[in-house]
Amino acid sequence: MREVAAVAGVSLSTVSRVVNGGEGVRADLAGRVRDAVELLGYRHNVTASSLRRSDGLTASIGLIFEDVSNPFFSLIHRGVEEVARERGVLTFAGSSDEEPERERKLTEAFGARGVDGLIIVPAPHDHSYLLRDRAAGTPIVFADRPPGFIDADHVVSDNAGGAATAVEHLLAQGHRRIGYLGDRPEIFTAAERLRGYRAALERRGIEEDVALVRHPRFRGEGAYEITLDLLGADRPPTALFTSQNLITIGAVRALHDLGREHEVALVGFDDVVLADVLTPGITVVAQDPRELGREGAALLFSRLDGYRGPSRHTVIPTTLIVRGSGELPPPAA
Amino acid sequence: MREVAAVAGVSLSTVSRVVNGGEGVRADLAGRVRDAVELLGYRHNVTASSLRRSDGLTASIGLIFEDVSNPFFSLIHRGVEEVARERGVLTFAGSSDEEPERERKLTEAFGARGVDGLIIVPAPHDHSYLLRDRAAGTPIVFADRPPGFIDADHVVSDNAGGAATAVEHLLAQGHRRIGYLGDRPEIFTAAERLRGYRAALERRGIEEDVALVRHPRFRGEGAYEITLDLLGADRPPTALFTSQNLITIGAVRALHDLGREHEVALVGFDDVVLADVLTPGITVVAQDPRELGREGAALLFSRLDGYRGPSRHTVIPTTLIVRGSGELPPPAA
DNA sequence: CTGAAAGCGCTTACAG
DNA sequence: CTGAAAGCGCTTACAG
Repeated sequence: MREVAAVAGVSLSTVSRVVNGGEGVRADLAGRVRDAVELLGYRHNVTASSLRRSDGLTASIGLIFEDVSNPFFSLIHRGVEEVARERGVLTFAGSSDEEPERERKLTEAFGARGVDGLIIVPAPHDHSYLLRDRAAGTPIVFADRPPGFIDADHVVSDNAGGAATAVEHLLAQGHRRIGYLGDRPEIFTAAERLRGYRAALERRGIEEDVALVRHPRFRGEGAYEITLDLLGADRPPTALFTSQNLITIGAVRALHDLGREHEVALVGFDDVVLADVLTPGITVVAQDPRELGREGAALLFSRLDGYRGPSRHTVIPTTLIVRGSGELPPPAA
Repeated sequence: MREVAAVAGVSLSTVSRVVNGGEGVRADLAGRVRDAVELLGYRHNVTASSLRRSDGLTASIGLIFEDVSNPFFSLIHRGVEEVARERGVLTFAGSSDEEPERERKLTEAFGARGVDGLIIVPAPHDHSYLLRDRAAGTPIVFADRPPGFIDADHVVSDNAGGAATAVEHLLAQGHRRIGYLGDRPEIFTAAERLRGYRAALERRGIEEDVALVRHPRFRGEGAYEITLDLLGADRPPTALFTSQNLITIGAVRALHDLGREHEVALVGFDDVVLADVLTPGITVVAQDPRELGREGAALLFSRLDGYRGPSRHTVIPTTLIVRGSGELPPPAA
């Protein structure tokens, strides 16, 4: 910058003004500065800039996912990026691997680099350690799940509503014995989906059969085993609601191996690639992770734009996609 | 930091030394500093730190993908992250959407934030504009494809070798008319895979039938149409080599709709979720995107560690995964 | 081993 | 409209 000033024959102040938009600088001086910038290949240093700026903003935000390579999270990432891009804001991303310790380290690393805000897919634990950062002026938004032990802006899918829709769809085909395969309810989304399953049954006056509600220990393989187990039982379910992606895949694999994919109905939560190439196609309740990201970013930027009100909790709707597996009727009995 | 110094009753220099590892500071002073850090909840500001540091490093690197939400790229991202994490280095990520202009903007944005290095999945165009950044000391590594018009470190999959393996596998089943569906050869990976296809045929002394080599305009849909077209022709292929993910899916969908998935052999390039639930399972040549990322990061960090030699070009091997579709024999004819 | 001082690249009152 | 000066939070020779 000093070089630019020298070449343009102006002061540092003037160069700074031009580089930052050029308000109130005479046109000829501004022109000389821009020429010098071009000539010298000057690159503005935003980290030095933000150090001295009154607002201290760095035009970057931090994103923490369970795993950046999980397609669900990478679509959230994309959604955030789309909104951030319009504002010239860059995104840092990191994987917590669902470990509280690592999540904490990432927030510190982001903080030390002066991010303007944080969007976090929280690991299930106490997030009150973030209160200090928030008090220090860094807005924080949680996505996909609410934080533990603190109140904060967050955006989640309509897990309970979507699950209820899935189960009601099966009920409408005449099914009364509907198996539930899902993660343990320690996980927020799993608990919500189980709640939706129960609510749908209850509205129909159907009593829950605890033998039909199962939590595979390992998603893919476990779901495979449990599906075999459920269908081999004395009073098997006539339909399955699989409440997570990999669980859906495991269950579908089991149905195909048994050759019963045309007999046992199935609706999954979350969409799956190739779901429409299989016969029957897999009926699912799809989430909209990109929208989750866009909305999370919107909440964050509204804080950066000065919103000071109470925390907001946005729910993104889900969509039933009918493809065949969920429309199989129960056996004539 | 000033506060910490005041509370601990030492100078700024001493606090800085302790915060940066504490070499050559008396134990009691160091202890007082650490207590003060704890007490005040001091957060080190790495952006201010790097501004003054002799090496000017910020412990962050920039990643540019075509699209962060594409599972292939997000696995590269993950691989890079794994290596970077061990060094306490953070990653910025952005999507170029394959637009040269946007790629350029991202490199500038990263540069303005003082990243220590760049890993780029290049859009196909002239990358000589990056020479200035590299000359300024920012190492750059290209992943998945080499850059245009400049020589630089890069890591790519064995596209030609993998394609040849796929085609040889089909030849070994007795196929002689093998259709090729792939992106236009302007794309580096597509050109390489076509080269592998041709090399395999040539080694068997089979002359290429240009009618069998097709480039769908839109990956999924286009591949679907072209598959119908190819199989309806006078002298149809008995096997297909689909050289890209979405193209594989489109072609498989077409085979299933025609009810000919057990007649026409198919090998795809790149693995596909649920490929083993379909009947027959889809035989593929799989890439290892995570390894692409890990190796790209290794190249970058070796530069940061002082490597000054000529540019290196690493090739990551592919793996044939046999699942059924690629083992179908040609009709007895 | 410790501290006072200079300075990294920039922005921003302030005076002119 | 323009520039000289102070200072953002930190590191690093330098002297002691």
